[in-house]
Amino acid sequence: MLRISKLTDYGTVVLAHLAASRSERVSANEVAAATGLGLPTVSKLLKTLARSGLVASTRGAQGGYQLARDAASISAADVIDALEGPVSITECSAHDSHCGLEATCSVGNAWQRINVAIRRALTEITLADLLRNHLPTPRFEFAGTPINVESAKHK
Amino acid sequence: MLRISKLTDYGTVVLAHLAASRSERVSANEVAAATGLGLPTVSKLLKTLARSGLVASTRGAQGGYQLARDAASISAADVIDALEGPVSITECSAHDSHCGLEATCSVGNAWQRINVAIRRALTEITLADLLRNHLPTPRFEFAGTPINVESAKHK
DNA sequence: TTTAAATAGTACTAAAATGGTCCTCTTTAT
DNA sequence: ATAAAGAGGACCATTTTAGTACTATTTAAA
Ligand code: FES
Ligand code: FES
Repeated sequence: MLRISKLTDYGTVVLAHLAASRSERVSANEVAAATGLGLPTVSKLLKTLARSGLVASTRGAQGGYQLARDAASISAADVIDALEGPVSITECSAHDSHCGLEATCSVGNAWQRINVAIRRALTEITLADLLRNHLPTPRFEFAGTPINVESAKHK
Repeated sequence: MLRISKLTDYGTVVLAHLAASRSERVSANEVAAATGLGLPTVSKLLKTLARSGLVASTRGAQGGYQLARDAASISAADVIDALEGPVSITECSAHDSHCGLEATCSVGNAWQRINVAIRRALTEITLADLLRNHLPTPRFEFAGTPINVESAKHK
């Protein structure tokens, strides 16, 4: 349910690596090597992240990337916004689409509240948090429902 | 960010209609007419919802659907689980995939926590909530970010 | 007992989103 | 000058999603 794209997942891995190499400038090549992701993919991700201001880039030889701000002030919401755009939980967005049956429908409002709740959750978790708990593949359950988030098959 | 499928959105509309027709048995045809969605689509949705136990179905002439339990005890999480399966926020799920770089990665854990937070938000909102706030297309902002959830272009 | 109104189940297709790669241009340290 | 980077797109293959169609089964009612 409610899956984020693989690219976003990878993006988080990349950012985590940048956060680990505190303030050192790291090239896309190095990141790719360190994370095991493909260079083209890493490159694409870093470009996008740079465009949205999460990482700072330096061009030219000896160039590379570094986090634009402190890991503690980059939230999961920031990452998702950067990588998947600020689209919201339901498809009908403010401008381009107008549902023919707004009168009939009683649902939009609730999704909106859900969206807000989710957004809050995403805002509260930061990159710095990611760096902590470096535990290996923890597979646990929550309220009876198995939670399956532990490892992405990168590359 | 983090979009649910259009089908799930529609499914919610359908369920909302069932909830509105309290305990009356409603045929897929009627639901389609009332919501403006296509009959095949509504039919498909109702079948799925029936299979996962959210609605009870009666076959044969004069048959139809009705909510299996009280609207207040059907959560958004239930709906999403029914319509998109209990897949979790990142792609790598418990069984079929094993990330080659679990050792390197420090991210899975955090996504897991995010997943839990989101799930809680989804569990707390019920179908009954959807039925309230029958307001017309409210477009508001939250913490600076415009929230664009108000109307789906059905059909 | 026949008929018609419904759902169940599943298969299929078209369209859209996603993931991944590649190519050309610009910048800059050496 | 040269080579090592990043910037910015274009591109295609694969997968997912949305929507439709078809057949079989069930059951109320004529
Ligand atoms: S993305 Fe975390 S183990 Fe692969
Ligand atoms: S889904 Fe169309 S107005 Fe809510």
